[in-house]
Amino acid sequence: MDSAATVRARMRAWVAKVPYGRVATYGDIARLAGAPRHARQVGLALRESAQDLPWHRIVNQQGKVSARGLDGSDDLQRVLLEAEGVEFDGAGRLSLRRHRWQPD
DNA sequence: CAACTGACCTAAT
DNA sequence: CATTAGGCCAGTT
Repeated sequence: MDSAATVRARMRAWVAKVPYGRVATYGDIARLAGAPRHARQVGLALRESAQDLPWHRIVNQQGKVSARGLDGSDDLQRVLLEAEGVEFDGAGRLSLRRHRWQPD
């Protein structure tokens, strides 16, 4: 079967595969997990259990950190990426062209 | 059970 | 490259 929970599990598995210093988009993860139209579920999957995952390497299609609201975890995400050598421009965006990861 | 929500995406302009 | 409008779909209300 292919329950929503199962899909989320596959998403997390792909997130775990993203290497140091590289990033992937929500849409990429959804597609890799076999659910092309479930980009939003990726965010949900991470919100549920991001503890043991490099969740900070997931950004939206604009190359920006998706705004969360008030918990400040979005600021943390940027810090973590910069610590891995990812550079942001004045608009808070990174170059997907340079850092986007895709499996072999 | 209908309506709303949201860590999104694409295509058109 | 920036903005807008429409679509998507699992959760939550």
